[in-house]
Amino acid sequence: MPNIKMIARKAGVSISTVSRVMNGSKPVSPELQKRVYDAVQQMNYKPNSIARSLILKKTNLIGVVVPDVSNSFHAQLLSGIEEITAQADYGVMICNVYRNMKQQQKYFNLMLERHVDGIILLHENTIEELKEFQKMTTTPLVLASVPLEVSGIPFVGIDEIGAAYDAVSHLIEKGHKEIGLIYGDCTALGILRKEGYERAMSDHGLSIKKEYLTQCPCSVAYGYQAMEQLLSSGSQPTAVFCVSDEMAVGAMDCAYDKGLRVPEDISFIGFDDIEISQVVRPRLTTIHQPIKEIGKEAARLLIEMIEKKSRSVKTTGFDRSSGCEQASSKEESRIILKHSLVERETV
Amino acid sequence: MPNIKMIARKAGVSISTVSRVMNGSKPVSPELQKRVYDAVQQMNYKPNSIARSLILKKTNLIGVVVPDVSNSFHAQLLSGIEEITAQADYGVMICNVYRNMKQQQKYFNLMLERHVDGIILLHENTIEELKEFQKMTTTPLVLASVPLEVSGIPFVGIDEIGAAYDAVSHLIEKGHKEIGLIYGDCTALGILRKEGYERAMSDHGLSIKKEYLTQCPCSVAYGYQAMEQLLSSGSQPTAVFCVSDEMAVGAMDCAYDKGLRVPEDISFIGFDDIEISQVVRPRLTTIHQPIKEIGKEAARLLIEMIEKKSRSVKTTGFDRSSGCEQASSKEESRIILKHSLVERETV
DNA sequence: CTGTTAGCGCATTCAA
DNA sequence: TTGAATGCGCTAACAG
Repeated sequence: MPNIKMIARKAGVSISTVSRVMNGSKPVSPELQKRVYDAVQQMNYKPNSIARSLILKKTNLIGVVVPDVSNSFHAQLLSGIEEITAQADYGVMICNVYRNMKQQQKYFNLMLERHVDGIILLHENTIEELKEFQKMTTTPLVLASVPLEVSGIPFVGIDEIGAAYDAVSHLIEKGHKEIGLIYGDCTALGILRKEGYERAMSDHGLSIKKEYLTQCPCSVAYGYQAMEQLLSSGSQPTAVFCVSDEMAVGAMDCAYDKGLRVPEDISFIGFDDIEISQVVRPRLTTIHQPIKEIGKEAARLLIEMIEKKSRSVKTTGFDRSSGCEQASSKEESRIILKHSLVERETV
Repeated sequence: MPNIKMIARKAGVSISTVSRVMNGSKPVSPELQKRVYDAVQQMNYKPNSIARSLILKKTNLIGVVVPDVSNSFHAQLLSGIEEITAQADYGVMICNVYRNMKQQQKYFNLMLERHVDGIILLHENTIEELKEFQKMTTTPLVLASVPLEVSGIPFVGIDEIGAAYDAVSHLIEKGHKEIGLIYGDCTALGILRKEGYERAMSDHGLSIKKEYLTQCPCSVAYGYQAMEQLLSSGSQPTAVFCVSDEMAVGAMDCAYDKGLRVPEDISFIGFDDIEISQVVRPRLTTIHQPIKEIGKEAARLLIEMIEKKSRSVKTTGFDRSSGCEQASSKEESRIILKHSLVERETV
């Protein structure tokens, strides 16, 4: 690969001139410009972004911490993120933590070493971890789909409680009173959605039976197990709200194996509206999240933060610092996208 | 973020000493070592990998070109890749080309600018494109799951023809003679799998009716359309081999809507064994590919190529070059993993 | 064993 | 407008 020096020599100019025409940073006479362009063309020159990063202190790379890329939900988020970052000329580095908290620290370090310009977290972190990370660095961070409240770290997602509320309300409107819940095991998401369930039940004057509440990790297999447990608890709900589509699919599978018919004998409602929910039979009624859009919005926000930051760094101490630097940061700290109910065949 | 200079000053040593203890590249007295470690600890120093990359000419980054991250098959490949690269301390940058050939060139340039150490392609390229890219650079390349024959570019995947052959043979063994095919539209994969279909048919003395062959892009929706077309062609096959699970699911959906029962009235067999195939009802019989394993193997191979290359660069012209440099490269150029038939409920 | 020095490829001051 | 010189943070000769 040719470098700037070789181009300069070939074009018969100094390296600064080459740099200037490449970046358009200062005027260069048409003549020299042409000579440089020609040399660039002939030698197929591409500026070394490593060297640029070093000097500009900007990598144009963002990191995405994801629990599991092979999970459909996260893969879609990633796809949204990638779409926006690519447009803005950022690369994305993925960090798959396999739902493993230990990896987390390792990856944060990795990203700091690599000097990513910003990070999007799709992963359930504890608030403490996030605060600690905040202390370590000024790297912009945004949470996508993980509604943790940490000041200074914006969130992009939906109204989790409201969405869960809507799901359960739908069940209630359809006449169900005995409603079970399969929810995630000590995650912020699970807890929020459970909260929505509880509010909906109590707002409609329905009581919650403890044996209708089951916890399990988010997967088809665990959903199956959870449903087994639910059914073995004696009394039988007429509907079940599952906190994710995977769980719902597993739970339906179980119901099917027990000879229950959906939705005749028992209804199900899921959450997320990932591809799977359109494909199972009967098709799963669920809460739709604009997943890809969340990814896009998160990426947009992050990039905005990055560019604002680098601008403010450059301007620090100059006359232009008119005191309005952190004006709009407040209102952007929570971007809530709209969810919706998708009625299909399981209620 | 502190840099090497600050650590050196704090520890009261030279920057080379700091560098040496960080990399263990040369012996350092225990005393200085401790002083350095303490300084590193206190200041939370992390070497700037950008600067290291610049001088070492190694980014420890690999690029993965993927048609669509949100697609389950590719997401799984990616997950396999990530697992191995993370272990070997490589980062992975994703390049989502959205099945769009134009993006391709842009991404290749991007990766060259960023000086990734190697590239894994999950994308259907033309052989010409690959050859051209080979000319442009010496960056190691490996194809995963895309069986294109280009000398110097290794491939990791399964025996596509053989797997398709097995799928169709299974149908035949079950007594089917009228077998339809839904296959991909001018992709290497589609063509290879069609080839397997044809061989299986002719080996078993079955004739292929033209109206049983339908092309469509790979997705549930297109699978549905293709099936519609197939059914409207007059005579009706008793079984259909779909070149991907998505197509199969769509096709089954269509059969269902037409009042056909699976597998009583018509059988289906898919290909890939992605998650969806275990979840549809009836569960899809299909050809299992060790998807994640393919990703892992591709990553292993790529890293091996990278390290071999950087070693050979360093050794060039030295006494150690005993002539065996490219000995084993031949036999590694095609890694074929085993596929298998997963009998479920659609045949 | 340790420190000094010279770049890696580039952007950017400072003079001209 | 242009070029020479400086340095981003680091590694690797080179000399002690």
